[in-house]
Amino acid sequence: METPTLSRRDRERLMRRRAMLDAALVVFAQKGYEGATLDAIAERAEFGKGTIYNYFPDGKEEILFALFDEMFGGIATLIQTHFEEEAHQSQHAREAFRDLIARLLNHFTENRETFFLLIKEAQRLMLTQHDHVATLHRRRDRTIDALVAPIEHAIEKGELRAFPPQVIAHMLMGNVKGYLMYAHSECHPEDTHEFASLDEAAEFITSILFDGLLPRD
Amino acid sequence: METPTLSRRDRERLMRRRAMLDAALVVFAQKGYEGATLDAIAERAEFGKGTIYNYFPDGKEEILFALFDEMFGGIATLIQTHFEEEAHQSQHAREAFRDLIARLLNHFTENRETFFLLIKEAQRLMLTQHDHVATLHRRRDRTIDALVAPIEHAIEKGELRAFPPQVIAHMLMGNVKGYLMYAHSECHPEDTHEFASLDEAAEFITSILFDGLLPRD
DNA sequence: TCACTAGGTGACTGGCTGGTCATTTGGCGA
DNA sequence: TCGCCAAATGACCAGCCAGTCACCTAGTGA
Repeated sequence: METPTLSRRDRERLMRRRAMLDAALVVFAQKGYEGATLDAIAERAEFGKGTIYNYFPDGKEEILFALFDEMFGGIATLIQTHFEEEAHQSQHAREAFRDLIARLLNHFTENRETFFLLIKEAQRLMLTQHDHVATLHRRRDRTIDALVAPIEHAIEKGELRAFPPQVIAHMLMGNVKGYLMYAHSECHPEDTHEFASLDEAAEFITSILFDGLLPRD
Repeated sequence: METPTLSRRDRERLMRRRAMLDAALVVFAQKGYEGATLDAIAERAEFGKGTIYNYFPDGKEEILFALFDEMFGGIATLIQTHFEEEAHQSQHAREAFRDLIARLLNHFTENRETFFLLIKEAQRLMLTQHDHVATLHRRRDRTIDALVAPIEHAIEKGELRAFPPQVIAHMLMGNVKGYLMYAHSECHPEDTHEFASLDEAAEFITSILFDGLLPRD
């Protein structure tokens, strides 16, 4: 994973690109894609606007898709590494997925901007006719695909009911996103129920998803 | 529910307002709020742009919030009337909610634009700091509130596990939205599993939500 | 020290769009 | 038929912003 043979030039180039992407993520997450201005991104990254075009010749949209790439890549990696860990290979599916859900909640809590980008922009774009929607779907499907194998495995072991794995994967991710959406409605905290910790929240989501809402006798 | 004492003038006024809202809904759903132009809305509604300001003095945003009003109102009404019907009062919770889910799927399928507006814009706005976010939350909570009473009732009858009703309500709506999002990913139909009918899809969602993913012995 | 160049910069531009308002239209009462 | 007024209209304006490019800077090698 190291990048040993990289000239100072190239390293600096990468650093600058990084800085631009970091700045853009924050601005996009705050203002949304349309509401974000390149001037704001440039200012936050401490570059002139023109410089950004040296790194992202196609401008605003290229930056957005670079961020999507990183975002979905990050999620897919998180899922893959989770299931590669031996601990979770011997676990019962319910526990393995509960731990995964906890990790995902953690990931999105620590990377709040990533979560906002996912909800506000990726979601919106995927329901829009747009040249790059197909690309976007492919990126997202990497995260779904990372889930399918473990789900299939669990079904074979008889630890999961035999629904289409794709669909289960979507439901799982959907419920994590849904829970976080709910947790962010803290604008009017009177009504909202809050969990003490992310682990507790993960156990709750898992319980709904795996045990179901019906009382088990 | 009739409007008997309304002058022709007033009736025409309402008709025009309606036409504008209908046009705006389609344009917003297609292009998104930022991408939609008043010119496009005006053209679709077959009015001059200036005329729109006679009906919505505060312009674009007022139109958007009027649409949100109708949207959440419609969903809340659907839920309320569903549980007011005698048939569902005697049913077991699982069946009553399955039928509700089927109705919701139907509603969003028949009003595809409403669904897009909900996903693309309401979702986005609710995660944004904005003067009217509180208003928006209140509107959405009408739909949640309509669910809370039946859920509490079901819990009392021992037909549902005793989770916080608010949270269950959110999960339920979230799963309906999530399923529809998934069903709309039909861009690349190779992978996606499709249900033969909305009723079947409703039964599937219900089964996940109520019975859980674990095999029941 | 100087010439060269890679690349950073931000003033500028062209296109777009929300909102305005002077003008037109048409319905209605006299 | 005429005059009046409420309401419709769309040309116009002002502000905004993505993207450009002529200029500048600082690092380098001779």
